[in-house]
Amino acid sequence: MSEMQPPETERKRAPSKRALATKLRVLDAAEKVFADRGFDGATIREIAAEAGEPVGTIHHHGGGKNALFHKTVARRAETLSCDRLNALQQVRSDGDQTLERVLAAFIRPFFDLSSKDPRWRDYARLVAFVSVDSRWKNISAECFDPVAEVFIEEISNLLPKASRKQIVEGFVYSVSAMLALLTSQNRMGALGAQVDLDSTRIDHLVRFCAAGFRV
Amino acid sequence: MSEMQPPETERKRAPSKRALATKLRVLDAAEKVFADRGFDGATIREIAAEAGEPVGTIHHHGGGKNALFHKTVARRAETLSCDRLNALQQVRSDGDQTLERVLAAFIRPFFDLSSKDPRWRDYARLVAFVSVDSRWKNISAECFDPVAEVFIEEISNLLPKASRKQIVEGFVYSVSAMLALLTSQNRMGALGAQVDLDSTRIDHLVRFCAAGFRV
DNA sequence: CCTTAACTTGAACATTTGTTCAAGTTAAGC
DNA sequence: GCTTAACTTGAACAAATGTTCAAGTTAAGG
Repeated sequence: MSEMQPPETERKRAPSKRALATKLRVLDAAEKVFADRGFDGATIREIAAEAGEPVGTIHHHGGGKNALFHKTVARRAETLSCDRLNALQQVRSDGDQTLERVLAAFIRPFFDLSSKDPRWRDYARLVAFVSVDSRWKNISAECFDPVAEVFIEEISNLLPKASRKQIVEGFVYSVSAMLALLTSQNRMGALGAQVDLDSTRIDHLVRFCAAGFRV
Repeated sequence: MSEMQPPETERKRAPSKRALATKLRVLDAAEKVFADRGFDGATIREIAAEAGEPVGTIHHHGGGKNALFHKTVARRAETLSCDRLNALQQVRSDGDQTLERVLAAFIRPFFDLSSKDPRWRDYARLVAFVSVDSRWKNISAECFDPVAEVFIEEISNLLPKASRKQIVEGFVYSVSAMLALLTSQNRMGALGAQVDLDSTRIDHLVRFCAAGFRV
């Protein structure tokens, strides 16, 4: 059950290009299948088929189903965190830290990445699964909470009158709304509103959240 | 795969009290286990153990895992829908339909039910699983969309300038925030804010959403 | 109080699942 | 160009899972 990365010490040889390509294929396939079916609904064999690799390879590169899930979530988390922190840094150096701009620094990168590479859309659905299942709270804590903490701090400075509790609540609402916009195209379609992810939608989301924070 | 209720015609005998009690136990157990583990993570045997019944009984009353899941989600949906519509009716008859009051009519009943009966907390986690997995969009459409439609209509009347798209987006954000407050105690705790579900929290959520709608 | 539909019970079954493993292949490090 | 760590492959395995079923029990309808 303990899912920390193995120490990775004792490696005597660099992985070959072929091996790296295989590992990439495995992670991409895992991301797709986990996003489609969740952890329990996904099977190693389906991931293997998606990757075009034999089952043994999935275990070799993934280290078991649990570890593979963890790796899949963690892989893109760093990119996302960096983009968010860079965006925040940009806001800071511009000197006009409005609530809208700070929230946009947190929210926009996910959409920007999604529009450039559809695999980020799969990743968003995967994150939605993580966020709803308390089994993965350690993964959330590891992959997302540190950056969340930075933004909560920043928002606190902008809203000195609000209690920490209010800020955290608003932040959690904002994150869940963001995931809803990233993943709920179907649902909105069913409610009679065809929503595509253009910049207008994201602006609307940011303003929605900012207005909420200011109660 | 087709999951409509069987016509239920041809029933020649009313179920006994014992049978009704068993069915209740089965549904309660299913609700708990599905809420803890999701559809794929749950097993018939674990539900059976939770209910204190043999496996065969779960199938007899549930009609298979898929049908049992459907029944479990649908069971409380009607109560919830009624409470919401009643609350809306109350707002209407009071004659002061503010956005806050209409949103509260949608949001509060879930919390009121949860505070009276902890099984509604399990149900909230179950609904969160449903909302995140596109496999269950038909269940959502059947159990929740009709009432959602009524509230969207009502909100549209209060915000005549907003487009349908904006209303639906705001509504989806509000629902996801509501589910977050119902289910994310852990997550907020991890972010350093111990949140309990008193009336203040719910007021805050309602004001958050209302402010967002008004952009 | 009968009749019998409805319910209860748990063993049995066919699949599917995650994982292991041993034999073969590739290419990194020297 | 050797050596051998690292990778690849797919067969095999034990455990778990959803479902079926046949025999026994309960109680509704008359």
